Amino acid sequence: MKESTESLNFIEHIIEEDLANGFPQEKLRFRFPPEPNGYLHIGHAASICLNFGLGEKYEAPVNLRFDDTNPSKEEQEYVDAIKRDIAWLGFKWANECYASDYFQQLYDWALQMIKDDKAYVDHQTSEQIAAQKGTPTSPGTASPFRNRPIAESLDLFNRMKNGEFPAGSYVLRAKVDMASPNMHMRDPIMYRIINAHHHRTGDKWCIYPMYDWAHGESDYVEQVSHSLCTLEFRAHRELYDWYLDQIYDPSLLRPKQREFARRNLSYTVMSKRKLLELVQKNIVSGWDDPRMPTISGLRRRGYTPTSIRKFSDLAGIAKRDNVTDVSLLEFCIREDLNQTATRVMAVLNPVKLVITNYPEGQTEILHLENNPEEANSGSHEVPFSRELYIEQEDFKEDGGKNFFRLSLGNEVRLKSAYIIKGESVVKDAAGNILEIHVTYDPDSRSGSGTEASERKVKGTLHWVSIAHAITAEVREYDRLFLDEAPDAHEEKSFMEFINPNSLNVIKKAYLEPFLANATMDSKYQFQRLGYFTLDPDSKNGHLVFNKTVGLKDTWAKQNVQTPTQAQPKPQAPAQPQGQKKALNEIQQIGKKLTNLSGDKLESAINSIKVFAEEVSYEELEALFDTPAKKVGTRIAVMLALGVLLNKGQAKTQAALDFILAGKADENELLRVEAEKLN
RNA sequence: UGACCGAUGGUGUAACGGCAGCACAAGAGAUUUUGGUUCUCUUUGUCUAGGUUCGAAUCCUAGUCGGUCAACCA
Repeated sequence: MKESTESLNFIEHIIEEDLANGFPQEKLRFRFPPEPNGYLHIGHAASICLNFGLGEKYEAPVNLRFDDTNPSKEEQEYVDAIKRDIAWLGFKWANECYASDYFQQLYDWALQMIKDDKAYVDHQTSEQIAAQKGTPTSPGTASPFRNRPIAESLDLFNRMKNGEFPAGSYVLRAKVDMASPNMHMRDPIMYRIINAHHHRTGDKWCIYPMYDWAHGESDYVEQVSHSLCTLEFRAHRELYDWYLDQIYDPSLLRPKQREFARRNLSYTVMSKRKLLELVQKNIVSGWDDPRMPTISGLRRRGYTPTSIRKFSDLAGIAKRDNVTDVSLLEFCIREDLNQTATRVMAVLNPVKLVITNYPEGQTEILHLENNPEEANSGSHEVPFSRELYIEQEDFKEDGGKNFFRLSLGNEVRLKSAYIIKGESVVKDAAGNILEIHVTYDPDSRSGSGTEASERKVKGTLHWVSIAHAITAEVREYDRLFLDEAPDAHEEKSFMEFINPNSLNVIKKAYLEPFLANATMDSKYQFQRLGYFTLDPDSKNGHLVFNKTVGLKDTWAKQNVQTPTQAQPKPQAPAQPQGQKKALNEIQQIGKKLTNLSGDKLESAINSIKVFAEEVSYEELEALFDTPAKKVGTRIAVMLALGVLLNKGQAKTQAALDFILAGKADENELLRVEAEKLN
């Protein structure tokens, strides 16, 4: 049990309220109900962590129930993968259940419903049924078979079950309300005929229940107290309850459905259909490609169960649409791996370094701390010699004052080894650097305790001894999509946003020999580079490492704008939408203004100016007394005022006062914009 | 032009009528044999307009915006 001081999500509030109203805690029961037609992804993890987390919190059983009511889409392979992923996340289900376990019970209940005149067999095409359904704004019309005699429906239903009819010819429909404003209540289909082999029931059945008919009743059979699903099922709730009404025994627990928002992640897609498309079009190598947001992909990438559970915990559960920033996920894995990963050295883009005053042929064994975050993690041996590889990035002939790495005439520390000084470079005819020549301070060996070893130098580099290094293939990954929400564009397919450079393979990286014994489940930090883990593609003698995530890199951030990241996005559509009032847009953009810089700021300012074209002076004047605290809004109003003045609007006293106040404001941008209006 | 659901910093999420908080992200500094970690500090928010109230993010009304709903999918 967690402490009560912790904040609760709305589901937990509901449970607490039920408990407070006398619902016995021992009757609490949850379930995670995947359809075995695809792999689990990070969005499912939210639901898994919610349901199983509730189980842990309230010491209640959680069933794993496969919603296997459609044999034409579902496969055993997916059942196995789903079980593996949930177990890997560290959750234990109370029972492994299948909706198909309840086919007989469901059939018996359906029979009862026909006898109660609550269901009938329809004999029309799906097009006819769809046409009669009406639209959300107009009621439906009854099927000509709606009042078929009970005995006839009973007979037909029996013959449907016996396989006397072809697929699609007959359906069993609930008799609810064709005029209901809720489309799901307009005589929903309960059973359809499907002639496909079911992964568990084989060929025993040729009629299969629909989701709505199977799901609530399965919850009821399992006595699930709180049936949690995603928001798009909100409209199904009425039907969920209606079906329960038909078969409910008041001495038993009655399940209740609640809906929460599905979890979206930035720079990826989360629907099984789209993920499948990536697999089928060979954009990725499979469901477990390390760039995929699937649980299996994340596992292969090097994510840990701890990190994914932490992510679900931090991201939380609520009812509004969301796109969680992928940086939160990255934070979670860094936090975990920082505590646990073994520190090693590897050079991905090598350049040769020669220590000219180090004896030729000499080798020293030095010691590298396994994990500075863990006191008792010990150390491992790393060989040192006269000729080393360092990263190309770590050397510049003339680095400048902010470059803490190796340059000519400057000193740096070789991690866990000696302090060296850049002396000269050897280049080829084209000017490419072939070798960097340095001298070392023999008294400066790490851990030797000498005065020289304690000297402070600006930078520390990782390195490997050329003679001792082993080689490996290293795969670096970037986000799969260039857009923050690739599937949120109505006019464009998510496929148009695929990042062509999401995979970078380094065929030959040099690693310290310690890594020859790397195992599949160990996690490593290649020092100064990031976290890495072995890929299952590794074979004897050919190591393949996946980069899980880089270290935070404040150096890179100051320097380069990495092309795939931080795509400046306009803060508002270029053309005013017309729907929302231009003034509202200006206020909205203004609020965020002080938080922006560079391209984003410029784009926001331009948007404000565009919207300002449609604003009247009277509207704008009302915003002159915006509180000084809301400086962003004031800047936006100032910008808009500028546009109006340009169009010939006279400077009223109110405008003059507003400009004057702006010129005296603490905020620089506001002052600048106010000055411009003089 | 319907019904239902939703709207709190850049992002995610708390605050059940009583000090708008936490995390990520961003920025500044300190420490550092990883430009990592750690530590300190900072910026940024209740969709709009009314109403109820001593007091509203919270309750009410209206509006705006977003989402969902018309598979023999789940």
